[in-house]
Amino acid sequence: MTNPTSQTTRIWTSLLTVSQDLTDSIEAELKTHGLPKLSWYDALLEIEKAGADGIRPYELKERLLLPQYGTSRLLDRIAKAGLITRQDVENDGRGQIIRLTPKGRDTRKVMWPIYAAMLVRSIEHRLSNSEAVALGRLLSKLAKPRS
Amino acid sequence: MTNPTSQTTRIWTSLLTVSQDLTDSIEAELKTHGLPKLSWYDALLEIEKAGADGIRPYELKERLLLPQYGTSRLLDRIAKAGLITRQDVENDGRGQIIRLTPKGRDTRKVMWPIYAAMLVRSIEHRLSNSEAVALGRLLSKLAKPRS
DNA sequence: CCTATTTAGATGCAATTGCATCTACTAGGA
DNA sequence: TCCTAGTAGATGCAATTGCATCTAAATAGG
Repeated sequence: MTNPTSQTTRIWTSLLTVSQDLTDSIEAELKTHGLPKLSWYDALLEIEKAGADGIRPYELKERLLLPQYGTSRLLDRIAKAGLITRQDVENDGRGQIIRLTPKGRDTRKVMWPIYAAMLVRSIEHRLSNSEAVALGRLLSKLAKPRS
Repeated sequence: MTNPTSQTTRIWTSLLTVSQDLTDSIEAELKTHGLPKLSWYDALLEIEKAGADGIRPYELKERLLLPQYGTSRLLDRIAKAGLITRQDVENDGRGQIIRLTPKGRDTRKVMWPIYAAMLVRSIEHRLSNSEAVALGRLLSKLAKPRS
């Protein structure tokens, strides 16, 4: 059995703790401002990017790395909050199209500065420019080869 | 409002997707072998490290970055599976001491090679030695200053 | 056409998580 | 001692997640 090197283990534990710490503090910050969670933000952003054409739930699920039922229920909740609309597709009777409402656009816009400030504070301020470039490059080497 | 640089954003998204992908694939691998989840592994490892002295739940919670109630319930489940024992503390009537059972030790031991293989495959094989050192160093710069 | 497969999405039910609160015990004064 | 805070841990209840399955519609093969 091949054991990982100590560097590998160190990378793995840092990866986990860093991403969990950041996620937790961003979520906490959003919550103190009475705003929705990160998962909502991600969904709202993808839907906004899709523009007036909207986006199909199955596409969203791929971009957000969520399971199908998770996507379905996330959309339920976001729709209940009035941030998106669901419209039946005409040429495919199974599907629907998700679009952002003005309120959804607003919500994302309000969330962004808070989110952004945390990223700047937790990442940008801790790395020099060349370190940031290097880290970006190294992390992308660990990303799954696109399926 | 200060927007993050594109490097910052890139780091953040990679950080999230990489750690989620790795976590998901390790969990999946453990599950196909009929083994418990990563969170159990982490707990078992910390408890094992504590040795015969055992460990108090409040210490465990700090090391695992779990909320208090999460720790309490995780320990419930692990105990129900017979992997740990809970013993009342004598000099502090509120507390308890957690220790690993032989079965708990075995379980961790069986989980490790599977876990390890995934780490080697997903991290070690994708980085040169010097890249690994660099990545470890950069990630640790992002870690929360110890409270 | 007609049947078998596949795809998009929803949903019942169990397990887990989050939140708030509760109990029991300890510690620190007055 | 008595009262007040603080700490360790558990727990009721609501929200979320995971799993398996289900429905409806599209597509493929004969």
